[in-house]
Amino acid sequence: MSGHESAVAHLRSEGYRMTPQRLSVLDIVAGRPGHIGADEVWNLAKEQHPYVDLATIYRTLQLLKRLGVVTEVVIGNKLHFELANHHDRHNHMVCSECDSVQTLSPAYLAEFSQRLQQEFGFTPDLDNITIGGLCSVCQPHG
Amino acid sequence: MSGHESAVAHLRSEGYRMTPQRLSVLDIVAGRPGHIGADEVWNLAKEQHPYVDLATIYRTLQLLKRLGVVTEVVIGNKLHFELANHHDRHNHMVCSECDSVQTLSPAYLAEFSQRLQQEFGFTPDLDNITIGGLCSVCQPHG
DNA sequence: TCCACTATCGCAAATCCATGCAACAACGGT
DNA sequence: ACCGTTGTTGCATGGATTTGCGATAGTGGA
Repeated sequence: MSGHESAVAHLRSEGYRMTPQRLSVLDIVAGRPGHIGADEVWNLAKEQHPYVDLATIYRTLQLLKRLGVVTEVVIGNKLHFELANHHDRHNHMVCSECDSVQTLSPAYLAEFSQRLQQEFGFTPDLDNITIGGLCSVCQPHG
Repeated sequence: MSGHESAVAHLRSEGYRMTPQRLSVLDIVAGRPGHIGADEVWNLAKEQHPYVDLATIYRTLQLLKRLGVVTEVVIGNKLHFELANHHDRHNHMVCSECDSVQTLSPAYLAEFSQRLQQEFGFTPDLDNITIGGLCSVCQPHG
């Protein structure tokens, strides 16, 4: 019951309809402090609506991502999502070795992003960028 | 017949074995100026070794990626690969709308990368980072 | 050159995500 | 409150990539 209203209004204003399935997904992602896997969203959604299909979960998450309501985090080979909190934007650094996740201020990407925009007219999808690599614990020969 | 020798030596020195399948994949990726899809690598590999399995192609490409022999480019929902040319390193910007690809000098990412390393001890996998977003042609309301 | 060790392969099955389609249901208009 | 339009859903299917496992085949050493 927090950022939902604006999200619902956003959906409606774009011609999208508000369905119980979508509300459910929204509630679940919003009720989770951090990121949550698509499969986990599904499991929780089924508690409310036993017949929801996983395809609907994926479609809804992609929709919410396009609208900027949620952001996507690639962890290992799975997609995770979290509510886009405009007062606490952040990116993620995911270790390809241990799948640990750290958050990162978008300030680190700001200059980079601006240059791509100015020099190439390319608008990077900053919000959904996940940085892969090795965390401090998993550095080589350690 | 160019960067193969060093790649083969690299494989051997790490305890990996050189198999005809791996050589074939290496030849195919090296023989292609730009990036090439995993399925296309498979099709070409089958001309040499009709029985090679797609799983082997994937496993080999992931291995070569880990060793830094090839770099991965995510285009749409498919993985592409290209020979890592250490004299012409570059990243890719992929338009999520039209799947067009532009190359990008890693100089644009250098400072960003250094800060992650210094401030978080996180070593980003620069070589395989693909930047998603909208290209100049696909900008909104245009 | 032959062996033994074990990395790698082919095959099949599984996983994750996307898509086509007919039935269904939101919601603005009446 | 009812209707019709059209966005959405559930179901089934498909595509891309990964993984488990027994059989196969590189490689270094005898």
